[in-house]
Amino acid sequence: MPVCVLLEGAGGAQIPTHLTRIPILLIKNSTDVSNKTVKGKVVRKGPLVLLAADNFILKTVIQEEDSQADASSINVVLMGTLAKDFNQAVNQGDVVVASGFTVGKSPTVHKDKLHPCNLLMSGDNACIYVFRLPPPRDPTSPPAVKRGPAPSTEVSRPPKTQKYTYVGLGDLKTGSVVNVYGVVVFFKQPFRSRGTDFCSSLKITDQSNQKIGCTIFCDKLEDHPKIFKIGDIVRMHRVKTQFFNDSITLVNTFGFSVVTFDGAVGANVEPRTSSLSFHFDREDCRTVEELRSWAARQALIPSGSTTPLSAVQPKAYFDLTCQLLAKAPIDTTCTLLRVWDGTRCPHTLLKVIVEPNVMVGTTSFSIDRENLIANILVYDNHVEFAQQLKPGDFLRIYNLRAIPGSSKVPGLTSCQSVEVDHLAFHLHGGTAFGRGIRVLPENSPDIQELKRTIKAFPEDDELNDSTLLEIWGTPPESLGDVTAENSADSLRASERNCTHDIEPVTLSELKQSNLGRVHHVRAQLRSYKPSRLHQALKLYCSKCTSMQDIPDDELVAHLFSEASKESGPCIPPPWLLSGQIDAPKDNPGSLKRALTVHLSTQLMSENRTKELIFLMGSTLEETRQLVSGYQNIVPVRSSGGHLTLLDLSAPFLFRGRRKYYGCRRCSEPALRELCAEGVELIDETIIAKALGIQLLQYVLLMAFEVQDATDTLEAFLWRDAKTFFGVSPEEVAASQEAENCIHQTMDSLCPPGGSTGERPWLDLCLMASRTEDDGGQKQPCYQICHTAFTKPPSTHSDPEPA
DNA sequence: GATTAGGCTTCG
Repeated sequence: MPVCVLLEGAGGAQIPTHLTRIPILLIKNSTDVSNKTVKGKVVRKGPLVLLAADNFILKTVIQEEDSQADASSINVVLMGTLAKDFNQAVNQGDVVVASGFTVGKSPTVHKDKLHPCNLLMSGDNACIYVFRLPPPRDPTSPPAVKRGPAPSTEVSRPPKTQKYTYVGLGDLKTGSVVNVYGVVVFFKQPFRSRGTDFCSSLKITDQSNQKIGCTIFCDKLEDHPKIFKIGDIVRMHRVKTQFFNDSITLVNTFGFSVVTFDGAVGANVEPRTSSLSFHFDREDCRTVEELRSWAARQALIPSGSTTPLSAVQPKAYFDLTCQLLAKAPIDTTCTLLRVWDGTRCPHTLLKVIVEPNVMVGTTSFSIDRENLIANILVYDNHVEFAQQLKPGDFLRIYNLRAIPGSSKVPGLTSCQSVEVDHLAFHLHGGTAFGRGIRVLPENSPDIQELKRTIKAFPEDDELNDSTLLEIWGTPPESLGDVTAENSADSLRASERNCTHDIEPVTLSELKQSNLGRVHHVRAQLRSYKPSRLHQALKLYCSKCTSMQDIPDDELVAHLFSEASKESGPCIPPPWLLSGQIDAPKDNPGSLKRALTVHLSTQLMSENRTKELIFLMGSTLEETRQLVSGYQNIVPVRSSGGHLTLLDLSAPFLFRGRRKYYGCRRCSEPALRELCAEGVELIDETIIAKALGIQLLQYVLLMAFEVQDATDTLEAFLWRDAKTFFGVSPEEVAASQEAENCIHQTMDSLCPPGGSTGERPWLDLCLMASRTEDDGGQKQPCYQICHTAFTKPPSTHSDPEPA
């Protein structure tokens, strides 16, 4: 929501009626502030601070009128575009109403003696309403007085002319410029015209029952009406009437602006617009509500306008509200969108096989998840729009077609083309019947519902099985007869803690079973990879699902030494203060050396100087030694006169014995101020976020070659490595003790030099899935899950399993 | 102050 400027004289009723005001004095941390507002005068307006590209923060203090108590003044922290809009539209002295905020602890209460809480405003729900008296009438002034640079601002107009008049759709005359309200009965999402603009086409109606076609040309997509469904209500300013094909049509003209509202009776009257601020008063609210109830009586809004995947009928056209999980270009005229809505289509859905390297987003999903995913092929003009979409986006796809038994599909494998009983989803080229795609905002009611449905499904594994296979190539061939060794008694060394109620099978049976499910086996460890434990520790990016080795110390030490050589003049950002500390000495006789450190002014003012330092010019060893004195050390360097982070091959953060790395592919590193207000513990997540770093996770990845009397197979231990060893990969990376624990476990499972007969038996839960190797060949992949190592009792022995 | 489109399925 933008900052809304409300004109005095229209009463206080312009603020949505479901919101109620709460006195500032009554605000506590525990207060339920949903649907609450606070009202006060802006007594201090801080500067607009740029945190990152297009991410702003602004602090302001508002004071409840008629109250002088300190605690009736409260700090308000505005984030993102709201901060930017506030900066432009609000002046000190203005009276504002805030809604959609959360309450936090004010970290500055001891300093400023204001209210012990602060209000945090970010996201789509946060909104600031500004009250301002209409300016005195001045006939020479232009019809719209603009505040700030936003071209579509229409804040205040002279008292007589500021009141917009709206022409009913039954009273339109040709050759005039008018303002209108209407209920949308048909619409097309903006599409590229043959000229310079995008074109939106819609038809609206009102109580006159006239249906009026409207055409909107704008070069910016955000200036087009934000229509999500039939029944939405639009308010358009400055459209001209034209006569075409025996009827009046409306086309936008200079100064055009449009605001759209949800058409559902009882829904919030929340304007959808890109305008920074706009006129909206009690009368507008009433007009919207009247149109809503009139439309409801006319049954203009089709019920269930979108169809869930579970209700899709073959051959039908339908609108789908869904979430994008992944996408892949097929060719220049076709893009694949992989979506779900949390419901399962009763028909077999088309499978489209694409190269994993062209897939954007997750490349493979669990079988359970795969069964819920619809593959949508979008063609021609929609490909351009599909390119803008990001996995995770919530979409509405209009006029999608479910085609049964389509046999000619790009990327389809031959075995599938003969399958007739499946549904393909096509978004054909063109815009007929409103065909198109729209990204819906996360706070829209339909998306809230979708999210609830989706939440019922467990998260999918983040690492796909292909990655596991890539790391060690193809699983080994069967290693022949091992029955002789299996006759010896052995110890039991692991137990399953899963809830699957299934009988154990032999490895040979397992290999013949269906993929995509779990199996229980009893087997011995024949060998494992990698033999050197530190090679099993990897860094994993949950965003791009890539895995990499941990850079070795020599490389990192080199990066530190290179960084320390660049010691030219350097300007730290204004939120840092610089100082010097003694470098730890290598040996008692060595010379004293000073290191430059930078501290956040905010943390200094809060006396939290030990919590985070930016350290310059130190060696890797010195940095390691300094971790005892500081909770967080971020190594920095001077580069071109500016302070920057080191190359991401080096840890970006030292935190005790733990080092943290960032993903080179997914990070956008920059030295930015950390917002530590109200943050009790500054940890790696907070620091990574502030620095634009996609934090890499430590993982342990091992391949176990297991065997029983019937066969051998290779199973990966990855996701459940912590369950298996009882220590987390992060601990292993930081502590010798944790590393030893894993050594001991492996030694007891696979004693060096010992015969197979001495090896304990493992009760394993294995997940079998299918994946593809580089050549596109299907490969089974087995993962050890829900299994914990249990130290076998040294004197007890178990009989061979049946 | 030009131009675009002017609903009306479907190659895949």
